[in-house]
Amino acid sequence: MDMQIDMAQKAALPSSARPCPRQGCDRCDVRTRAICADLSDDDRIALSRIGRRVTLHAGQTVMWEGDDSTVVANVIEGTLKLATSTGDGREQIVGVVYASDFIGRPFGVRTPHSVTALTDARLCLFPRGAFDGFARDHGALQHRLLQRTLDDLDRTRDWMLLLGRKAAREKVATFLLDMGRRLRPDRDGVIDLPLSRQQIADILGITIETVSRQFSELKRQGVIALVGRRGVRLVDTAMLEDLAEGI
Amino acid sequence: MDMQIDMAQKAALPSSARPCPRQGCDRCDVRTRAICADLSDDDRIALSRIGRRVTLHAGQTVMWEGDDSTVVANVIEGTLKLATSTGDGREQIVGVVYASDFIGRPFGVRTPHSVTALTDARLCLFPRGAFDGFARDHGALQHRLLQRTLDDLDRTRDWMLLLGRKAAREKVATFLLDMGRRLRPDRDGVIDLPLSRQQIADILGITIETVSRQFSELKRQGVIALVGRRGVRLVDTAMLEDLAEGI
DNA sequence: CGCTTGATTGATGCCATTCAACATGGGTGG
DNA sequence: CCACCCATGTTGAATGGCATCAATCAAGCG
Repeated sequence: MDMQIDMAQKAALPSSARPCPRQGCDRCDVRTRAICADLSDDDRIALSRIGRRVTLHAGQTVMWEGDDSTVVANVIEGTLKLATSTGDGREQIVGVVYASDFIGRPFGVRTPHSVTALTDARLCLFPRGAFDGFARDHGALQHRLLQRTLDDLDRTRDWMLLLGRKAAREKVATFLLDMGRRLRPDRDGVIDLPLSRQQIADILGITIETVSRQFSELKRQGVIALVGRRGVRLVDTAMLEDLAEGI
Repeated sequence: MDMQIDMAQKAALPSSARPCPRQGCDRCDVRTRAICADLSDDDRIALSRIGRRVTLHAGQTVMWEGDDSTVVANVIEGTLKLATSTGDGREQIVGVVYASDFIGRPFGVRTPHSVTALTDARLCLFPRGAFDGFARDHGALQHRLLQRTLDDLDRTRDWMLLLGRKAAREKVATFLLDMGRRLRPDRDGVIDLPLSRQQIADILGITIETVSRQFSELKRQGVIALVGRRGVRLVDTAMLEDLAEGI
Protein backbone atom coordinates (compact mmCIF):
# COMPACT_ATOMS: atom_id res chain seq x y z
CA MET A 1 0.00 0.00 0.00
CA ASP A 2 2.97 2.34 0.41
CA MET A 3 4.28 3.99 -2.70
CA GLN A 4 8.03 4.04 -3.17
CA ILE A 5 8.20 6.80 -0.63
CA ASP A 6 11.90 6.20 -0.31
CA MET A 7 12.37 7.00 -3.99
CA ALA A 8 10.43 10.22 -3.82
CA GLN A 9 12.69 13.20 -3.30
CA LYS A 10 11.84 16.84 -3.21
CA ALA A 11 12.49 18.33 -6.60
CA ALA A 12 14.62 21.05 -5.03
CA LEU A 13 14.36 23.43 -7.95
CA PRO A 14 17.13 21.42 -9.50
CA SER A 15 20.22 22.74 -11.18
CA SER A 16 18.65 21.78 -14.46
CA ALA A 17 16.27 24.70 -14.03
CA ARG A 18 16.98 27.49 -16.44
CA PRO A 19 15.02 30.46 -17.70
CA CYS A 20 12.78 29.52 -20.58
CA PRO A 21 14.79 30.94 -23.50
CA ARG A 22 12.93 33.72 -25.19
CA GLN A 23 12.20 32.00 -28.42
CA GLY A 24 12.15 28.60 -26.69
CA CYS A 25 8.40 28.39 -27.11
CA ASP A 26 8.82 28.31 -30.89
CA ARG A 27 10.34 24.90 -30.61
CA CYS A 28 8.18 23.71 -27.71
CA ASP A 29 6.57 20.37 -28.47
CA VAL A 30 3.30 21.22 -26.75
CA ARG A 31 2.86 24.86 -27.81
CA THR A 32 -0.18 24.02 -29.94
CA ARG A 33 -1.94 21.96 -27.28
CA ALA A 34 -0.99 23.54 -23.94
CA ILE A 35 -2.99 26.36 -22.36
CA CYS A 36 -0.65 28.94 -23.90
CA ALA A 37 -1.71 27.91 -27.42
CA ASP A 38 -4.08 30.82 -28.00
CA LEU A 39 -1.72 33.56 -26.83
CA SER A 40 -0.25 36.05 -29.26
CA ASP A 41 3.48 35.73 -29.90
CA ASP A 42 4.17 38.74 -27.69
CA ASP A 43 2.05 37.42 -24.86
CA ARG A 44 3.63 34.01 -25.09
CA ILE A 45 7.07 35.56 -24.84
CA ALA A 46 5.92 37.55 -21.84
CA LEU A 47 4.60 34.39 -20.20
CA SER A 48 7.77 32.47 -20.98
CA ARG A 49 9.76 35.08 -19.10
CA ILE A 50 7.87 34.17 -15.96
CA GLY A 51 8.56 30.47 -16.33
CA ARG A 52 11.53 28.20 -16.44
CA ARG A 53 12.24 24.70 -17.67
CA VAL A 54 12.64 21.95 -15.09
CA THR A 55 13.72 18.36 -15.62
CA LEU A 56 12.41 15.62 -13.35
CA HIS A 57 13.48 12.04 -12.83
CA ALA A 58 10.97 9.23 -12.39
CA GLY A 59 9.89 9.13 -8.76
CA GLN A 60 10.53 12.76 -7.97
CA THR A 61 7.65 14.65 -6.38
CA VAL A 62 7.08 18.25 -7.50
CA MET A 63 4.25 19.20 -5.14
CA TRP A 64 3.00 17.74 -1.89
CA GLU A 65 -0.59 17.45 -0.80
CA GLY A 66 -1.45 20.19 1.65
CA ASP A 67 1.58 22.33 0.93
CA ASP A 68 1.21 25.97 0.00
CA SER A 69 0.48 26.35 -3.68
CA THR A 70 3.62 28.14 -4.88
CA VAL A 71 4.06 26.84 -8.43
CA VAL A 72 2.05 25.67 -11.42
CA ALA A 73 3.39 24.15 -14.64
CA ASN A 74 2.83 22.88 -18.13
CA VAL A 75 3.96 19.32 -18.77
CA ILE A 76 6.23 19.34 -21.80
CA GLU A 77 7.21 15.70 -21.76
CA GLY A 78 6.60 12.66 -19.57
CA THR A 79 3.86 11.23 -17.38
CA LEU A 80 3.01 12.25 -13.82
CA LYS A 81 0.49 11.15 -11.22
CA LEU A 82 -1.74 13.21 -8.93
CA ALA A 83 -2.44 11.46 -5.63
CA THR A 84 -4.01 11.83 -2.21
CA SER A 85 -3.52 9.63 0.85
CA THR A 86 -5.26 8.76 4.08
CA GLY A 87 -3.47 9.34 7.37
CA ASP A 88 -2.48 5.68 7.57
CA GLY A 89 -0.84 5.57 4.17
CA ARG A 90 -3.48 4.29 1.79
CA GLU A 91 -3.03 6.10 -1.50
CA GLN A 92 -5.45 6.93 -4.28
CA ILE A 93 -4.23 8.22 -7.62
CA VAL A 94 -6.72 10.91 -8.65
CA GLY A 95 -5.27 11.73 -12.04
CA VAL A 96 -2.54 10.92 -14.53
CA VAL A 97 -1.19 13.76 -16.64
CA TYR A 98 0.66 13.68 -19.93
CA ALA A 99 2.50 16.06 -22.23
CA SER A 100 0.63 19.38 -22.77
CA ASP A 101 -1.40 18.97 -19.56
CA PHE A 102 -1.37 21.59 -16.84
CA ILE A 103 -0.54 20.86 -13.20
CA GLY A 104 -0.78 22.74 -9.92
CA ARG A 105 -3.50 24.81 -8.29
CA PRO A 106 -3.82 28.33 -9.67
CA PHE A 107 -5.94 30.86 -7.75
CA GLY A 108 -5.72 28.92 -4.52
CA VAL A 109 -3.49 28.76 -1.49
CA ARG A 110 -3.27 25.02 -0.95
CA THR A 111 -2.04 22.22 -3.20
CA PRO A 112 -4.85 19.68 -2.98
CA HIS A 113 -2.81 16.62 -3.99
CA SER A 114 0.75 15.53 -4.57
CA VAL A 115 2.28 15.50 -8.06
CA THR A 116 4.92 12.86 -8.77
CA ALA A 117 6.77 11.97 -11.95
CA LEU A 118 6.10 8.43 -13.16
CA THR A 119 8.65 8.73 -15.95
CA ASP A 120 11.42 11.24 -16.49
CA ALA A 121 9.68 14.48 -17.34
CA ARG A 122 10.16 18.07 -18.41
CA LEU A 123 8.03 20.92 -17.11
CA CYS A 124 7.57 24.58 -17.88
CA LEU A 125 7.29 25.88 -14.32
CA PHE A 126 5.71 29.16 -13.19
CA PRO A 127 5.56 30.81 -9.75
CA ARG A 128 1.88 30.72 -8.91
CA GLY A 129 1.50 34.36 -7.97
CA ALA A 130 3.04 35.58 -11.21
CA PHE A 131 1.04 33.09 -13.23
CA ASP A 132 -2.22 34.10 -11.54
CA GLY A 133 -1.53 37.73 -12.31
CA PHE A 134 -0.75 36.97 -15.92
CA ALA A 135 -3.85 34.81 -16.29
CA ARG A 136 -6.10 37.52 -14.86
CA ASP A 137 -4.91 39.87 -17.56
CA HIS A 138 -5.18 37.41 -20.42
CA GLY A 139 -8.65 36.11 -21.12
CA ALA A 140 -7.42 33.70 -23.77
CA LEU A 141 -5.21 31.92 -21.26
CA GLN A 142 -7.92 31.88 -18.64
CA HIS A 143 -10.41 30.51 -21.15
CA ARG A 144 -8.07 27.69 -22.10
CA LEU A 145 -7.51 26.91 -18.45
CA LEU A 146 -11.25 26.84 -17.85
CA GLN A 147 -11.82 24.49 -20.80
CA ARG A 148 -9.13 22.18 -19.52
CA THR A 149 -10.44 22.23 -15.97
CA LEU A 150 -13.96 21.46 -17.15
CA ASP A 151 -12.64 18.51 -19.15
CA ASP A 152 -10.63 17.30 -16.16
CA LEU A 153 -13.73 17.51 -14.00
CA ASP A 154 -15.78 15.49 -16.50
CA ARG A 155 -13.12 12.79 -16.71
CA THR A 156 -12.68 12.70 -12.95
CA ARG A 157 -16.40 12.29 -12.36
CA ASP A 158 -16.54 9.50 -14.92
CA TRP A 159 -13.79 7.76 -13.00
CA MET A 160 -15.89 7.93 -9.83
CA LEU A 161 -18.34 5.52 -11.42
CA LEU A 162 -15.51 3.04 -11.81
CA LEU A 163 -14.25 3.50 -8.26
CA GLY A 164 -17.65 3.35 -6.62
CA ARG A 165 -19.56 0.84 -8.66
CA LYS A 166 -17.36 -1.43 -10.74
CA ALA A 167 -15.95 -4.83 -9.76
CA ALA A 168 -12.24 -5.62 -10.02
CA ARG A 169 -12.62 -7.34 -13.39
CA GLU A 170 -14.48 -4.37 -14.84
CA LYS A 171 -11.97 -1.93 -13.39
CA VAL A 172 -9.01 -3.68 -14.96
CA ALA A 173 -10.76 -4.07 -18.34
CA THR A 174 -11.72 -0.39 -18.33
CA PHE A 175 -8.18 0.57 -17.43
CA LEU A 176 -6.67 -1.49 -20.24
CA LEU A 177 -9.04 -0.01 -22.82
CA ASP A 178 -8.24 3.47 -21.54
CA MET A 179 -4.52 2.86 -21.90
CA GLY A 180 -5.08 1.38 -25.33
CA ARG A 181 -6.75 4.59 -26.43
CA ARG A 182 -4.12 6.84 -24.94
CA LEU A 183 -0.91 5.00 -25.75
CA ARG A 184 0.06 3.95 -29.27
CA PRO A 185 1.07 0.27 -29.49
CA ASP A 186 4.33 -0.71 -31.20
CA ARG A 187 4.37 -2.73 -34.43
CA ASP A 188 3.60 -5.92 -32.54
CA GLY A 189 0.53 -4.31 -31.01
CA VAL A 190 2.18 -4.21 -27.60
CA ILE A 191 1.44 -1.31 -25.29
CA ASP A 192 4.15 -0.25 -22.88
CA LEU A 193 2.35 0.68 -19.65
CA PRO A 194 3.87 3.72 -17.93
CA LEU A 195 2.67 2.34 -14.59
CA SER A 196 3.75 -0.36 -12.16
CA ARG A 197 1.24 -2.86 -10.77
CA GLN A 198 1.15 -0.85 -7.55
CA GLN A 199 0.31 2.32 -9.43
CA ILE A 200 -2.39 0.58 -11.45
CA ALA A 201 -3.83 -0.66 -8.15
CA ASP A 202 -3.73 2.88 -6.77
CA ILE A 203 -5.62 4.18 -9.79
CA LEU A 204 -8.30 1.50 -9.63
CA GLY A 205 -8.74 1.42 -5.87
CA ILE A 206 -7.78 -2.26 -5.49
CA THR A 207 -4.67 -4.12 -4.31
CA ILE A 208 -1.63 -5.08 -6.31
CA GLU A 209 -2.45 -8.78 -5.95
CA THR A 210 -5.92 -8.28 -7.39
CA VAL A 211 -4.47 -6.44 -10.38
CA SER A 212 -2.06 -9.29 -10.96
CA ARG A 213 -4.75 -11.94 -10.65
CA GLN A 214 -7.06 -10.12 -13.05
CA PHE A 215 -4.25 -9.75 -15.57
CA SER A 216 -3.47 -13.46 -15.30
CA GLU A 217 -7.12 -14.43 -15.68
CA LEU A 218 -7.58 -12.21 -18.73
CA LYS A 219 -4.43 -13.72 -20.21
CA ARG A 220 -5.68 -17.25 -19.51
CA GLN A 221 -8.90 -16.39 -21.34
CA GLY A 222 -6.90 -15.12 -24.30
CA VAL A 223 -8.29 -11.58 -24.03
CA ILE A 224 -4.86 -10.02 -23.53
CA ALA A 225 -1.24 -11.09 -23.77
CA LEU A 226 1.43 -10.07 -21.30
CA VAL A 227 4.89 -9.16 -22.60
CA GLY A 228 7.51 -8.67 -19.91
CA ARG A 229 6.60 -6.59 -16.88
CA ARG A 230 5.03 -3.61 -18.55
CA GLY A 231 3.95 -4.82 -21.96
CA VAL A 232 0.33 -5.73 -22.79
CA ARG A 233 -1.28 -6.64 -26.09
CA LEU A 234 -5.04 -6.24 -26.29
CA VAL A 235 -5.97 -9.36 -28.24
CA ASP A 236 -9.78 -9.21 -28.03
CA THR A 237 -10.88 -5.64 -27.49
CA ALA A 238 -14.54 -6.47 -28.14
CA MET A 239 -14.46 -8.95 -25.27
CA LEU A 240 -12.62 -6.40 -23.18
CA GLU A 241 -15.37 -3.84 -23.85
CA ASP A 242 -17.96 -6.34 -22.65
CA LEU A 243 -15.99 -7.12 -19.52
CA ALA A 244 -15.57 -3.40 -18.81
CA GLU A 245 -19.35 -3.03 -18.79
CA GLY A 246 -19.88 -6.01 -16.56
CA ILE A 247 -21.40 -8.33 -19.17
CA MET B 1 -29.79 -0.24 -7.30
CA ASP B 2 -32.40 1.49 -9.43
CA MET B 3 -33.14 5.07 -8.57
CA GLN B 4 -36.76 6.13 -8.52
CA ILE B 5 -36.68 6.20 -12.28
CA ASP B 6 -40.44 6.15 -12.30
CA MET B 7 -40.51 9.40 -10.36
CA ALA B 8 -38.08 11.18 -12.66
CA GLN B 9 -39.84 13.20 -15.31
CA LYS B 10 -38.38 15.45 -17.93
CA ALA B 11 -38.50 19.00 -16.69
CA ALA B 12 -40.21 20.14 -19.88
CA LEU B 13 -39.33 23.79 -19.51
CA PRO B 14 -42.32 23.99 -17.25
CA SER B 15 -45.00 26.60 -17.28
CA SER B 16 -43.44 28.04 -14.17
CA ALA B 17 -40.62 29.35 -16.37
CA ARG B 18 -40.69 33.09 -16.73
CA PRO B 19 -38.16 35.69 -17.78
CA CYS B 20 -35.93 36.74 -14.95
CA PRO B 21 -37.43 40.14 -14.06
CA ARG B 22 -35.00 42.92 -14.70
CA GLN B 23 -34.36 43.90 -11.15
CA GLY B 24 -35.05 40.34 -9.94
CA CYS B 25 -31.35 39.88 -9.26
CA ASP B 26 -31.50 42.58 -6.60
CA ARG B 27 -33.58 40.30 -4.48
CA CYS B 28 -31.88 37.07 -5.50
CA ASP B 29 -30.80 35.06 -2.45
CA VAL B 30 -27.58 33.88 -4.04
CA ARG B 31 -26.45 37.02 -5.86
CA THR B 32 -23.44 37.47 -3.58
CA ARG B 33 -22.26 33.89 -3.84
CA ALA B 34 -23.15 32.74 -7.36
CA ILE B 35 -20.85 33.21 -10.34
CA CYS B 36 -22.60 36.44 -11.27
CA ALA B 37 -21.49 38.09 -8.01
CA ASP B 38 -18.63 40.09 -9.52
CA LEU B 39 -20.57 41.52 -12.45
CA SER B 40 -21.44 45.20 -12.63
CA ASP B 41 -25.10 46.07 -12.22
CA ASP B 42 -25.45 46.63 -15.96
CA ASP B 43 -23.78 43.36 -16.83
CA ARG B 44 -25.88 41.46 -14.37
CA ILE B 45 -29.02 42.91 -15.89
CA ALA B 46 -27.76 41.92 -19.33
CA LEU B 47 -27.12 38.39 -18.10
CA SER B 48 -30.50 38.17 -16.42
CA ARG B 49 -32.16 38.94 -19.75
CA ILE B 50 -30.66 35.75 -21.14
CA GLY B 51 -31.92 33.62 -18.29
CA ARG B 52 -35.24 32.66 -16.81
CA ARG B 53 -36.43 31.25 -13.51
CA VAL B 54 -37.48 27.62 -13.38
CA THR B 55 -39.10 25.73 -10.54
CA LEU B 56 -38.44 22.02 -10.08
CA HIS B 57 -40.12 19.40 -7.97
CA ALA B 58 -38.16 16.74 -6.09
CA GLY B 59 -37.39 13.89 -8.45
CA GLN B 60 -37.43 15.91 -11.67
CA THR B 61 -34.41 15.56 -13.90
CA VAL B 62 -33.16 18.71 -15.65
CA MET B 63 -30.38 17.21 -17.76
CA TRP B 64 -29.61 13.69 -18.89
CA GLU B 65 -26.21 12.10 -19.18
CA GLY B 66 -25.08 12.08 -22.78
CA ASP B 67 -27.66 14.58 -24.01
CA ASP B 68 -26.64 17.65 -25.93
CA SER B 69 -25.59 20.43 -23.60
CA THR B 70 -28.28 23.03 -24.26
CA VAL B 71 -28.68 24.75 -20.90
CA VAL B 72 -26.70 25.76 -17.84
CA ALA B 73 -28.03 27.24 -14.61
CA ASN B 74 -27.45 28.77 -11.22
CA VAL B 75 -29.10 27.01 -8.31
CA ILE B 76 -31.13 29.55 -6.37
CA GLU B 77 -32.71 27.21 -3.89
CA GLY B 78 -32.78 23.47 -3.21
CA THR B 79 -30.48 20.48 -3.52
CA LEU B 80 -29.71 18.50 -6.66
CA LYS B 81 -27.60 15.47 -7.51
CA LEU B 82 -25.22 14.86 -10.41
CA ALA B 83 -25.04 11.20 -11.40
CA THR B 84 -23.71 8.72 -13.92
CA SER B 85 -24.76 5.12 -14.47
CA THR B 86 -23.41 1.92 -15.95
CA GLY B 87 -25.30 0.22 -18.74
CA ASP B 88 -26.87 -2.24 -16.33
CA GLY B 89 -28.29 0.40 -14.04
CA ARG B 90 -25.74 0.82 -11.27
CA GLU B 91 -25.66 4.49 -10.36
CA GLN B 92 -22.92 6.65 -8.87
CA ILE B 93 -23.70 10.12 -7.59
CA VAL B 94 -20.73 12.28 -8.62
CA GLY B 95 -21.78 15.50 -6.95
CA VAL B 96 -24.42 17.18 -4.83
CA VAL B 97 -25.13 20.85 -5.49
CA TYR B 98 -26.74 23.44 -3.27
CA ALA B 99 -27.98 27.01 -3.49
CA SER B 100 -25.55 29.34 -5.34
CA ASP B 101 -23.85 26.43 -7.13
CA PHE B 102 -23.63 26.28 -10.90
CA ILE B 103 -24.81 23.32 -12.98
CA GLY B 104 -24.49 22.23 -16.59
CA ARG B 105 -21.59 22.02 -19.00
CA PRO B 106 -20.59 25.36 -20.52
CA PHE B 107 -18.23 25.35 -23.53
CA GLY B 108 -18.99 21.74 -24.40
CA VAL B 109 -21.43 19.84 -26.55
CA ARG B 110 -22.30 16.94 -24.26
CA THR B 111 -23.83 16.85 -20.80
CA PRO B 112 -21.49 14.50 -18.95
CA HIS B 113 -23.93 13.47 -16.21
CA SER B 114 -27.57 13.74 -15.28
CA VAL B 115 -28.85 16.46 -12.94
CA THR B 116 -31.85 15.62 -10.76
CA ALA B 117 -33.58 17.60 -8.04
CA LEU B 118 -33.45 15.94 -4.62
CA THR B 119 -35.71 18.56 -3.08
CA ASP B 120 -37.98 21.11 -4.69
CA ALA B 121 -35.64 23.62 -6.28
CA ARG B 122 -35.44 26.92 -8.12
CA LEU B 123 -32.96 27.58 -10.91
CA CYS B 124 -31.85 30.54 -12.96
CA LEU B 125 -31.59 28.84 -16.33
CA PHE B 126 -29.59 30.01 -19.36
CA PRO B 127 -29.41 28.65 -22.90
CA ARG B 128 -25.86 27.38 -23.18
CA GLY B 129 -24.94 29.13 -26.40
CA ALA B 130 -26.01 32.53 -25.12
CA PHE B 131 -24.32 31.93 -21.80
CA ASP B 132 -21.08 30.88 -23.46
CA GLY B 133 -21.09 34.00 -25.57
CA PHE B 134 -21.74 36.21 -22.57
CA ALA B 135 -19.02 34.48 -20.56
CA ARG B 136 -16.45 34.92 -23.32
CA ASP B 137 -17.04 38.66 -23.20
CA HIS B 138 -16.99 38.97 -19.42
CA GLY B 139 -13.74 38.02 -17.77
CA ALA B 140 -15.17 38.48 -14.29
CA LEU B 141 -17.82 35.85 -14.92
CA GLN B 142 -15.34 33.50 -16.53
CA HIS B 143 -12.94 33.93 -13.63
CA ARG B 144 -15.65 33.09 -11.12
CA LEU B 145 -16.58 30.05 -13.15
CA LEU B 146 -12.95 28.96 -13.24
CA GLN B 147 -12.60 29.37 -9.48
CA ARG B 148 -15.71 27.34 -8.91
CA THR B 149 -14.67 24.61 -11.33
CA LEU B 150 -11.24 24.36 -9.72
CA ASP B 151 -12.90 24.01 -6.31
CA ASP B 152 -15.28 21.37 -7.66
CA LEU B 153 -12.35 19.46 -9.10
CA ASP B 154 -10.51 19.54 -5.77
CA ARG B 155 -13.54 18.29 -3.90
CA THR B 156 -14.27 15.62 -6.48
CA ARG B 157 -10.71 14.31 -6.35
CA ASP B 158 -10.85 14.21 -2.56
CA TRP B 159 -13.98 12.12 -2.84
CA MET B 160 -12.10 9.62 -5.03
CA LEU B 161 -9.97 8.74 -2.02
CA LEU B 162 -13.14 7.83 -0.17
CA LEU B 163 -14.55 5.77 -3.02
CA GLY B 164 -11.34 3.93 -3.79
CA ARG B 165 -9.73 3.40 -0.44
CA LYS B 166 -12.11 3.77 2.48
CA ALA B 167 -14.11 1.02 4.19
CA ALA B 168 -17.88 1.29 4.67
CA ARG B 169 -17.56 2.54 8.27
CA GLU B 170 -15.15 5.28 7.22
CA LYS B 171 -17.32 6.25 4.26
CA VAL B 172 -20.42 6.69 6.40
CA ALA B 173 -18.57 8.61 9.10
CA THR B 174 -17.03 10.91 6.49
CA PHE B 175 -20.42 11.46 4.92
CA LEU B 176 -22.06 12.37 8.22
CA LEU B 177 -19.33 14.86 9.09
CA ASP B 178 -19.64 16.37 5.62
CA MET B 179 -23.39 16.81 6.03
CA GLY B 180 -22.84 18.23 9.51
CA ARG B 181 -20.63 20.90 8.04
CA ARG B 182 -22.95 21.74 5.20
CA LEU B 183 -26.38 21.58 6.84
CA ARG B 184 -27.28 23.59 9.92
CA PRO B 185 -28.85 21.45 12.66
CA ASP B 186 -32.11 22.54 14.30
CA ARG B 187 -32.28 23.57 17.97
CA ASP B 188 -32.13 19.94 19.07
CA GLY B 189 -28.95 19.41 17.08
CA VAL B 190 -30.78 17.26 14.55
CA ILE B 191 -29.71 17.40 10.91
CA ASP B 192 -32.39 16.77 8.31
CA LEU B 193 -30.68 14.77 5.57
CA PRO B 194 -31.81 15.77 2.07
CA LEU B 195 -31.03 12.23 0.88
CA SER B 196 -32.66 8.82 1.09
CA ARG B 197 -30.66 5.75 2.12
CA GLN B 198 -30.45 4.76 -1.51
CA GLN B 199 -29.00 8.13 -2.45
CA ILE B 200 -26.51 8.00 0.39
CA ALA B 201 -25.49 4.56 -0.86
CA ASP B 202 -25.10 5.95 -4.38
CA ILE B 203 -22.85 8.72 -3.09
CA LEU B 204 -20.65 6.39 -1.07
CA GLY B 205 -20.46 3.55 -3.55
CA ILE B 206 -22.00 0.95 -1.22
CA THR B 207 -25.42 -0.70 -0.88
CA ILE B 208 -28.45 0.59 0.94
CA GLU B 209 -28.26 -2.27 3.44
CA THR B 210 -24.68 -1.42 4.32
CA VAL B 211 -25.65 2.21 4.92
CA SER B 212 -28.44 1.09 7.21
CA ARG B 213 -26.22 -1.32 9.12
CA GLN B 214 -23.51 1.31 9.60
CA PHE B 215 -26.08 3.83 10.85
CA SER B 216 -27.47 1.27 13.30
CA GLU B 217 -24.00 0.34 14.53
CA LEU B 218 -23.00 3.99 15.05
CA LYS B 219 -26.25 4.54 16.91
CA ARG B 220 -25.62 1.50 19.10
CA GLN B 221 -22.18 2.91 19.97
CA GLY B 222 -23.77 6.23 20.89
CA VAL B 223 -21.86 8.17 18.24
CA ILE B 224 -25.01 9.36 16.51
CA ALA B 225 -28.75 9.37 17.20
CA LEU B 226 -31.38 8.66 14.57
CA VAL B 227 -34.56 10.75 14.56
CA GLY B 228 -37.22 9.51 12.20
CA ARG B 229 -36.16 8.52 8.71
CA ARG B 230 -34.07 11.48 7.75
CA GLY B 231 -32.97 13.01 11.03
CA VAL B 232 -29.50 12.47 12.51
CA ARG B 233 -27.84 14.01 15.53
CA LEU B 234 -24.05 13.86 15.66
CA VAL B 235 -23.52 13.05 19.32
CA ASP B 236 -19.77 12.42 19.38
CA THR B 237 -18.13 14.25 16.49
CA ALA B 238 -14.64 13.59 17.82
CA MET B 239 -15.29 9.86 17.67
CA LEU B 240 -16.80 10.33 14.22
CA GLU B 241 -13.64 12.07 13.05
CA ASP B 242 -11.57 9.13 14.24
CA LEU B 243 -13.84 6.64 12.52
CA ALA B 244 -13.69 8.66 9.31
CA GLU B 245 -9.90 8.29 9.31
CA GLY B 246 -10.01 4.59 10.01
CA ILE B 247 -8.75 4.73 13.59
C1' DC C 1 26.61 -14.90 -7.90
C1' DG C 2 23.82 -13.08 -3.80
C1' DC C 3 20.80 -9.22 -3.08
C1' DT C 4 16.97 -6.35 -4.05
C1' DT C 5 12.78 -5.07 -6.21
C1' DG C 6 8.60 -6.16 -8.64
C1' DA C 7 5.27 -9.51 -9.98
C1' DT C 8 2.78 -13.81 -9.53
C1' DT C 9 0.46 -17.39 -7.10
C1' DG C 10 -1.57 -19.69 -3.02
C1' DA C 11 -4.22 -20.08 1.44
C1' DT C 12 -7.22 -18.00 4.54
C1' DG C 13 -10.44 -14.83 6.60
C1' DC C 14 -13.31 -10.95 6.67
C1' DC C 15 -16.33 -7.56 5.14
C1' DA C 16 -19.70 -6.08 1.97
C1' DT C 17 -23.09 -7.88 -1.06
C1' DT C 18 -26.98 -10.63 -1.97
C1' DC C 19 -31.32 -12.55 -1.09
C1' DA C 20 -34.97 -12.48 1.93
C1' DA C 21 -38.07 -11.43 5.61
C1' DC C 22 -39.81 -8.03 8.48
C1' DA C 23 -40.74 -3.28 10.47
C1' DT C 24 -42.13 1.47 10.02
C1' DG C 25 -44.50 5.28 8.73
C1' DG C 26 -46.56 8.51 5.63
C1' DG C 27 -50.50 8.94 2.77
C1' DT C 28 -55.14 7.76 1.11
C1' DG C 29 -59.76 6.51 0.85
C1' DG C 30 -63.61 4.44 2.88
C1' DC D 1 -60.42 8.37 12.32
C1' DC D 2 -58.74 4.20 11.35
C1' DA D 3 -57.49 0.50 8.40
C1' DC D 4 -54.94 -0.38 4.75
C1' DC D 5 -51.24 0.08 1.49
C1' DC D 6 -46.98 0.87 -0.48
C1' DA D 7 -42.55 2.90 -0.29
C1' DT D 8 -38.75 3.11 2.62
C1' DG D 9 -35.85 1.35 5.97
C1' DT D 10 -34.04 -2.32 9.07
C1' DT D 11 -32.40 -6.76 10.24
C1' DG D 12 -30.91 -11.65 9.42
C1' DA D 13 -28.32 -15.43 7.12
C1' DA D 14 -25.44 -17.05 3.60
C1' DT D 15 -22.35 -16.33 -0.11
C1' DG D 16 -18.46 -14.75 -2.36
C1' DG D 17 -15.11 -11.38 -3.84
C1' DC D 18 -11.39 -8.97 -2.46
C1' DA D 19 -7.85 -8.09 1.03
C1' DT D 20 -4.40 -9.94 3.78
C1' DC D 21 -0.54 -12.64 4.81
C1' DA D 22 2.94 -15.27 2.90
C1' DA D 23 5.75 -17.91 -0.21
C1' DT D 24 7.69 -18.25 -4.75
C1' DC D 25 9.32 -16.62 -9.10
C1' DA D 26 11.66 -13.48 -12.32
C1' DA D 27 14.73 -9.68 -13.46
C1' DG D 28 18.12 -6.30 -12.95
C1' DC D 29 22.45 -4.96 -10.70
C1' DG D 30 26.42 -4.26 -7.93
